[in-house]
Formats: sequence, C-alpha cells, structure tokens
Amino acid sequence: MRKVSPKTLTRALFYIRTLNRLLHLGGSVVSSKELADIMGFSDAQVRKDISNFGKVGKPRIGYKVAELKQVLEDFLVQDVVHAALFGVGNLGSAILRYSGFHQNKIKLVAAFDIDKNKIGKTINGVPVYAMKDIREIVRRTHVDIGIIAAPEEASQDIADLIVGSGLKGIVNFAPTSVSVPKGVFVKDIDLSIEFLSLFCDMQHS
Amino acid sequence: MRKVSPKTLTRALFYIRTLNRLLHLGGSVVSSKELADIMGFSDAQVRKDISNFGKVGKPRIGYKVAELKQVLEDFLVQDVVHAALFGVGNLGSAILRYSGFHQNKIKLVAAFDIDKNKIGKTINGVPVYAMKDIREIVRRTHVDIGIIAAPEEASQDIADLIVGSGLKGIVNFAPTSVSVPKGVFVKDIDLSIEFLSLFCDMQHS
DNA sequence: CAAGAATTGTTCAGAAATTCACAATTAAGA
DNA sequence: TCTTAATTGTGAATTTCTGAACAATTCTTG
Ligand SMILES: NC(=O)c1ccc[n+]([C@@H]2O[C@H](COP(=O)([O-])OP(=O)(O)OC[C@H]3O[C@@H](n4cnc5c(N)ncnc54)[C@H](O)[C@@H]3O)[C@@H](O)[C@H]2O)c1
Ligand SMILES: NC(=O)c1ccc[n+]([C@@H]2O[C@H](COP(=O)([O-])OP(=O)(O)OC[C@H]3O[C@@H](n4cnc5c(N)ncnc54)[C@H](O)[C@@H]3O)[C@@H](O)[C@H]2O)c1
Repeated sequence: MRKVSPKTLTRALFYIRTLNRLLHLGGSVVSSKELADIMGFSDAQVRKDISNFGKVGKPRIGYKVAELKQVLEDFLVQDVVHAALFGVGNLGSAILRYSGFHQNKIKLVAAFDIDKNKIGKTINGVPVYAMKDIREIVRRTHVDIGIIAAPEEASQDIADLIVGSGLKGIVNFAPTSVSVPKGVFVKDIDLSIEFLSLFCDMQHS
Repeated sequence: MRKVSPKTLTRALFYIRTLNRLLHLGGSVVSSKELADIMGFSDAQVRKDISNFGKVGKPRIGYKVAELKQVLEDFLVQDVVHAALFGVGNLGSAILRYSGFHQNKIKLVAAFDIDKNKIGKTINGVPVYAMKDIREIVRRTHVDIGIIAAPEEASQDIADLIVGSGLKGIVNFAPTSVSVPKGVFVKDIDLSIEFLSLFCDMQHS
C-alpha cells in the first residue's frame, strides 16, 4: 500500500468530512477548486492529495462525491476505532456525552476513573470502571486507543498503565508531555496552546 | 520584529509549557537536549527554534529556565488572551469549568447561548448571555477570540455574528468548515478527526 | 592559568511539502 | 464531427522545514 504522509492523511480526513456534508446537501460532483475553497487549501493541494489514493476524478467534470468519499474511507477508516477514556471529569464527561463520534466511526467502549462516585455508573451507554480493571477490560474488549482526560499529575501514570495494557495510541488532553516507549503514538491536544497559537497567528501575521 | 514560522511558534508554546513545569519542579537550567527529550523533538530543532528569539543560552550551561520562559513569553503572549464562548453545552460547559486557562494567560470573559435556561446564569464566574447581546458585550468588554462550541448547523451563523462583532479569531469545535472574510483566522479543532488521525498514523506507520 | 568537556548558535545540505504550470482528457455545443 | 472550455493528474520549480556538523564559548578541574 502506498505510503502517504501524515499531513496528507489528516487533510484527507477533512476531505471526508466535507464530502459527507456535500452528500447531505445533495451534491453529486465536486471540483478540486470547490473543495479547496470550502476548506481553505489550494486546488493543487487537493488534487495532489487525492492522487495519492488513485485516479478517481474525471477531467472537465471533477470528482463524484460518493465515489471519492468511498475511496478515501477505504484507505483511511476501514474499521470503527474503539477508544477508552481515562478521567471522567468536566472534559471526559463532555466527550462521553457527545453522540457524534459514532457517525465518524469512533466508538467509546469504556471509561475509567478513580472516583468511587463515578465508578459503576454508565454515561451515555459507556460504563465507568476502576483503574485497576484496565488490563482485564482491554483484554476482554477491543480497544484501539486511550484518551487521557485526567489531571496532569496523573497523566504519566495513566499513560504507563495504558501502555502496559498493550495499547499503542494515546490522545493526551493533559497539559504535560508524557513519555512512552518507541512504537506508541501520542497525540497531544492542549486547548490552552490551541487558543494561544491562534492568537499568536493573529498577532504575527 | 523578526518573522517566525507558525510551526516554530506552536513549538515555542510547548517550550513555555515545559519550562513552567520545570520551574515548578525546581529546575534552574536546562539544555536543548533535555528539552528535546521531554517533548520528543531533536536538540537541533530546539536550539534553532530558540535562536529565533535571541541568544538566550550559554554554551556549556544551557538555558536558564526562568529567563528562557520570559523571553518566549515576551514574544508570544505579552497580554492575557480574552475569549468568548458560544454554545454552553457539554463541551462548552467543560471549557467554562476548567480553571487551568488563567495560568496560561487565557481568560474567558463571556459565554453565549440560545437556551433560556442557561442565559443569565454564571458558570465558574463567567456570565452567560443571549446571542443578541454579542455586539454590546464585545463593545463593552475586551474580547480577542471567539470559541464555537455549538451544534454544527449553527456554526456558520455564529461565525458570521462573531465576525460581525469585530473579532478576528475563531476556534471552531464544530465539525464543519466555516467561511470567513480575509483577515479573520479560524482554527478548527475536530476531535473526531484528531482521534482518527492518531489511528491512521498508527496503521500507516 | 591551561586543558578539557559540554553546550550553544549557526551554517549548510538534504528532505519534505507546497505551488506552479501544462499536457492529457473529457463534455458540451456549434 | 470538430472546436472550445474546463478540469484532472503530475513532473518540475520553489519554498519551508529538519537534521547533521562544527566552530565558538564557557565552566570545571587540575
Ligand atoms: N476541561 C477543559 O476544558 C480542559 C481544557 C484544557 C485542558 N484540560 C485538561 O484535561 C484534563 C481533564 O480536565 P477536566 O477539566 O476534565 O478535569 P476534572 O478535574 O474535571 O476531571 C478529572 C477527572 O480525572 C479523574 N482522575 C483523577 N486522577 C485520576 C487517575 N489517577 N486515574 C484516573 N482518573 C483520575 C478525577 O476523578 C476526575 O473525574 C486535565 O489534564 C486538564 O488540564 C481540560
Ligand atoms: N462534546 C464533545 O466531546 C464534542 C466532540 C467533538 C465535537 N464536538 C462539537 O462541539 C460542538 C458542541 O458539542 P456539545 O456536545 O457541547 O453539544 P451540546 O448539544 O451539548 O451543546 C450545544 C449548545 O449550543 C447551544 N446552541 C444551539 N444553537 C445555538 C446558537 N445558534 N447559538 C448559540 N448557542 C447555540 C445549545 O443551546 C447548547 O447549549 C458541536 O458542534 C459538536 O459537534 C463536541
């Protein structure tokens, strides 16, 4: 299978998102220029990205929305991604209560916390377990990635537990870098930094 | 003032985050190698990034944590960033209830919703207003950026209102691209795409 | 004080990503 | 059918980003 750069990969997910919306609006074909305008890329970028996945467009016409979506999804998201959440606080609860993930082939299968008041509850269909159950749950259930939404003091410990249970992917919302063995992927999402970087972009533009 | 690339800018915010943690742990100096290891960059990258902001380090010693932090902050985040939130639902409430933003020079100054049950309340010190009040609030209060945490159907309308009220920066959590006039900056944060892209990186590595 | 060890700042080369530009292709219309 | 206009796919040019290397600098130790 052709190697595709991470950047192209991420943009491709945005293409899928946009194609879904176009489908919903009843669009049937779309040009690289139109896609580019919607998402703020250049049309050349769009065409080059798509060319990674094959020749799916027709000159003078553009891309069939449904077909392009299919091609991208076949490459990117064949299966549903199963996620486990660690830390059922403000942010964790919001994530659990969000019902839009399943439309995007993401399924939250379990949540974990240390708070006795939360353990045993079920939020939006997702059971909350004690941290000590992590190995058993991961063994019994199909889990692809772990999501850390616990206080930063706990994030490294939780990351270690996640790695120890065999998972290879972590999304970390805590504002601290966690260290993991080679072969484990970490995506840091620090909302403070996102907000600040927008502001910096504004100022230094 | 020297032009700094957006990538360097974002990494610099991560440097600040790490320096804060080191300060808290009592560290007084740090080398490019140490910083690099903590964050998973290369030491050359760290040095090159920092060199954008002046000659702060001392050969054979490294960087004084407090001094480096100061230099970066002077360049990046002189003032507190004032933000207004649109949509006080699951995600919006989590953001309002998070008390870590103020440590990062971010201040939530107002929230807006269309839900009568929410309007007039105060969450974690932040008042919730009706959407129609946006112009007045933005005029009366110092606001730098708007944060959209409302359903995607409403996101374009809200973006238009934000732009109309004079703001130049938008963080958009809704899974839809919004279009804005030139000169307005939008940062899309789509959690579904973040999760999927981690998984794609794992699979295609 | 001189030698040695460690770390910076910076240059340079290479890699990666983006944009340009255009031949090839297709549909529509005369 | 032939011409025209539009749009793709892609190689080449350009820009941006990264990594390697090393002279210059400064502490430390003998
Ligand atoms: N809420 C936000 O908008 C926001 C914004 C930016 C960053 N964050 C980060 O996201 C993380 C969560 O934020 P929050 O506001 O939801 O915090 P929170 O305090 O509301 O919730 C944290 C949850 O984690 C649980 N927890 C504590 N220690 C744990 C452990 N060792 N193992 C498992 N669970 C544990 C707590 O019981 C609690 O339920 C924090 O690291 C925070 O810095 C949150
Ligand atoms: N919660 C999550 O974890 C999560 C994850 C991914 C994406 N998102 C996105 O973030 C956004 C918010 O998600 P949520 O789960 O908080 O939704 P929610 O339904 O819990 O909250 C939406 C809030 O927006 C308000 N609202 C509706 N229309 C509005 C309008 N025109 N103007 C102002 N306010 C309006 C509603 O009254 C409600 O309070 C959505 O676009 C969602 O797709 C959320």
